[in-house]
Amino acid sequence: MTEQSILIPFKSQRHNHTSCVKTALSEAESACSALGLRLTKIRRQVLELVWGSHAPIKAYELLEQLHQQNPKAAPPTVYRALEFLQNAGLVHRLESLNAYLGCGKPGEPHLGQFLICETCGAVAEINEPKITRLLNEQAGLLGFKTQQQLVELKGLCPQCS
Amino acid sequence: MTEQSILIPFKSQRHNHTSCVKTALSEAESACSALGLRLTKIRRQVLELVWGSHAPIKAYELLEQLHQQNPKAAPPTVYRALEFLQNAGLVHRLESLNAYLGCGKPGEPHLGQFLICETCGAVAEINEPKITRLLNEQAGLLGFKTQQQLVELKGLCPQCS
DNA sequence: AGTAAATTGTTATGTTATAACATAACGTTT
DNA sequence: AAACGTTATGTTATAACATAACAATTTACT
Repeated sequence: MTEQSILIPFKSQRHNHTSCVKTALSEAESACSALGLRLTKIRRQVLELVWGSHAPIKAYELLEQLHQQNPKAAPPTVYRALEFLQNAGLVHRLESLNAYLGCGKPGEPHLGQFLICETCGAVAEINEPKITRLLNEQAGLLGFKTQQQLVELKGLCPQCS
Repeated sequence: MTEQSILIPFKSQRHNHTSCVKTALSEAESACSALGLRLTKIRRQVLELVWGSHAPIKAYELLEQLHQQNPKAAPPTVYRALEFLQNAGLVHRLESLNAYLGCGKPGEPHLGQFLICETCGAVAEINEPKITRLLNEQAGLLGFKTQQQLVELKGLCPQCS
């Protein structure tokens, strides 16, 4: 696996999370201004909360946290922000968890491939061309034209295994 | 792709659906008695309804249909039956659709790989060792021990493309 | 400032899924 | 058959996840 196919590695317990959130936010700013998208206050707050969580976070958890800064927030507030962030390629939704995760490669909307630790909840994101290619190939053998790939593996991360 | 890796092909519009439901039910009977599991009336009814639908079917749609035969049915009735059927390897849940699908290879609980047509809703199930192997391999490079694989591709089936 | 478009607020509701406890059916032992 | 333990189902309520619909506000632009 090439280095760059790893978009988010399993993080060590004591990585500097504050700085990794900051980086993500500043990359998001850049990506949005490059694409002419508006990273409004609410969207920024939601993105910050998503990144603030080590593990994938659920919409209603986000809502609860968002209430601290924004008492008026309601479910649509969060879901709209998440929709924007997903379209902007800043956040992924994990279908098998109904939960959201900061994207490891913002600015280039893409589908990730995810490794989800069932013990600690940590998630790694990869984007491995070999996988993408094989899936398209195998689907093609059945005459299927792939438009979207969903790959989520559950198991044990290095620290938990 | 070998023939046997295709567990459910895309079905032609005029395949004999009645007989394919019958086959599925009788295979389910065998599988359950082989495994010492009880395919009760409700479970059988739910399985029949799942197979009766060409496309993946949702829990509350099942509930509505089940009401015709069983007016007492409530959400837990359906979810319990579905849980049993999934554990027995008779039904798959498609995470990206919140919907259920008869399994193409009952009796051997396994994870499928699914191709979902976004136009007509048809689904093919495959179980391609190459895919399984590559995913495990790539995950292994990150020190991840895969326990469960979720692969769902969305796109266009041969008839719709 | 005036206007259109985008964003957010607000209320209500739709959809998916499970908890918790009661009852019924089944199977085994005596 | 009676008593018992186990499994399955009935029943009620609610948790958890998500969106529709419309009003109010903010923003961008002329």
